[in-house]
Amino acid sequence: MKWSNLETDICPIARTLFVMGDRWTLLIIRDCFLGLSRFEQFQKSLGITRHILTGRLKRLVDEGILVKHEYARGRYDYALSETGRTLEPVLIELFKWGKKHRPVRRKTA
Amino acid sequence: MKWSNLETDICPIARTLFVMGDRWTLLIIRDCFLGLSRFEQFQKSLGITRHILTGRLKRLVDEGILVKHEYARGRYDYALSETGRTLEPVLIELFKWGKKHRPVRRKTA
DNA sequence: TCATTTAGTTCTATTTTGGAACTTATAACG
DNA sequence: CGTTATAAGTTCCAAAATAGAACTAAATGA
Repeated sequence: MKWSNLETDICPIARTLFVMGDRWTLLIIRDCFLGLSRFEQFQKSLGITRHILTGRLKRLVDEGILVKHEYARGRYDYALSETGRTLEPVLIELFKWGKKHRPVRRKTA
Repeated sequence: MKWSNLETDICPIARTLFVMGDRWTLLIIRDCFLGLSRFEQFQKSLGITRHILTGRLKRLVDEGILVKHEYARGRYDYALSETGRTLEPVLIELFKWGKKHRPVRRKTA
């Protein structure tokens, strides 16, 4: 099966994951909640490859989760849309689960 | 940056996504909540490639989210562990978001 | 004995991601 | 002005992950 078939799946969880169930997307959204907004900020924060970041941001805008805004001549930044902000409970549950069940570990040498 | 570095990230969301932030893993967990337990069931339900499924199940067991159980001679099935069941709120929020913001669409021809 | 069921492997092709250098446009410096 | 710095992407190649289909192995049942 192809991932893209999830878009029209009967299960709402599948449809949600079609949009953000890949590597990085949810972390970009997290960074938006933390106040990051610019390409360079996301890139430094996540260490994500630049052209992958480009693709993710484009998709999040297409899906109506982020809005792109020209903050200076030819410079664009990104912010959560109203729809995007409704993802807060999802992130909160991911946070709570991680905090409780994946305690911080020292990097083993 | 590599995905595997998320394991020791300071952010609990990142640590959670290290385990289930890839394609398929959260859908396998969803299927477990729906009562599926066998390899063939997951495979048919998701249409996922068999050896990818093998890897995901192995990892979920290693991470303590699923438990593997011999239900017949040489036949194993999988069930949510106690830790795995604590993922319910995460799935509920993904469900609610999808239901509200990704309404069902007819497959466009 | 022989077909069936089921969990899991193996193999190749395609897609996705990682890493690093390069481009374009504007702003800032002197 | 001419140069340097910033910032948002692009482009290119290598490495890793995923898709698809065929194959194994072990137990079951007719």
